[in-house]
Amino acid sequence: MEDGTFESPGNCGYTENGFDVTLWDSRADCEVRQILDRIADKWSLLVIALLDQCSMRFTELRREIDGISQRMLARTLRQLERDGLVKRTVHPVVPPRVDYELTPLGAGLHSTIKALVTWTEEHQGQIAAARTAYDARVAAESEAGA
Amino acid sequence: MEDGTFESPGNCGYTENGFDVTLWDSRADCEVRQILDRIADKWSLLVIALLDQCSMRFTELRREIDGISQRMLARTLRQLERDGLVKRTVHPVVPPRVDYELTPLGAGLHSTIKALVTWTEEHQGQIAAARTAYDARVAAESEAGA
DNA sequence: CTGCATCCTAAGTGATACTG
DNA sequence: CAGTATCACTTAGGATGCAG
Repeated sequence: MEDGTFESPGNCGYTENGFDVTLWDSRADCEVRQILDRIADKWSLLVIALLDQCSMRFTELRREIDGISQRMLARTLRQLERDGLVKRTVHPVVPPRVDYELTPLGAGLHSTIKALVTWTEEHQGQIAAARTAYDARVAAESEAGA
Repeated sequence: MEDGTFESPGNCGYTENGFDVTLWDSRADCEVRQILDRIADKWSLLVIALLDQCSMRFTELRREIDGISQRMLARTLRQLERDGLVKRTVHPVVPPRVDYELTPLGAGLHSTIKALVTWTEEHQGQIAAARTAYDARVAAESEAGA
């Protein structure tokens, strides 16, 4: 296959009457893409991963998610609430108390995200090794080139 | 539970000798967090989702992923290659031809990400509805407040 | 405690031009 | 074709102060 015959490479999608057919809607303005951008967000991911069949207060979440600012946590929770993934409960007491918990919809997403986190935990060693190998290879090549 | 007794809310983690124990390492400098940020990246997600048991050329990927710039695609592929998720093959022909495909490691991640994409596709209606409801509620509240 | 508004910096991103 | 380099711009994100 390395001989120069590159007629039709293994393509994920396929071409039909000169029109590309893909396995999924990849348009930038596609709804799925937008939602994906939202839930694949750095902070959203962590919040959903943390909110597993339990409710947490604003400050608790902030303490658990090291490095998140008040601003980003508030904004992230707003977005998740708007998307119907997180339920926000305000208790009329002083000082104010607000609990956050996953909605049924959010719980469904949780298991998927949890799988992503688990995968990462299980393979972080391989990724770290790959990075080291890559960096070494690049260094060796620039060495040879110089 | 709405009566003001908020001794110990449903907490995801738990406290042991005054030391918080969480279900996962949430430190900002944690390896898993960094990897998660990388693979949960907007473009990385799409590239991995697209590269399913098939190889694609640079331009093919660019065409499939609507809205991605040459710069971002190149950078994303670099990162994925460095992380050992994507294999880059350069064919010594003119004009140059470079194929990208998932490594076994990347293939494992693919199934997880695919689940995320599938979930999004299946629930985009509910999310859209939640957003509409939320916006309507907010509008009504600001109406009442005014 | 919760969370919004403001300001400001750093990082991400796109457009363009250029190289192997 | 497959990139890299540069520049200009937009956005994300942190710090701070204040309100409910």
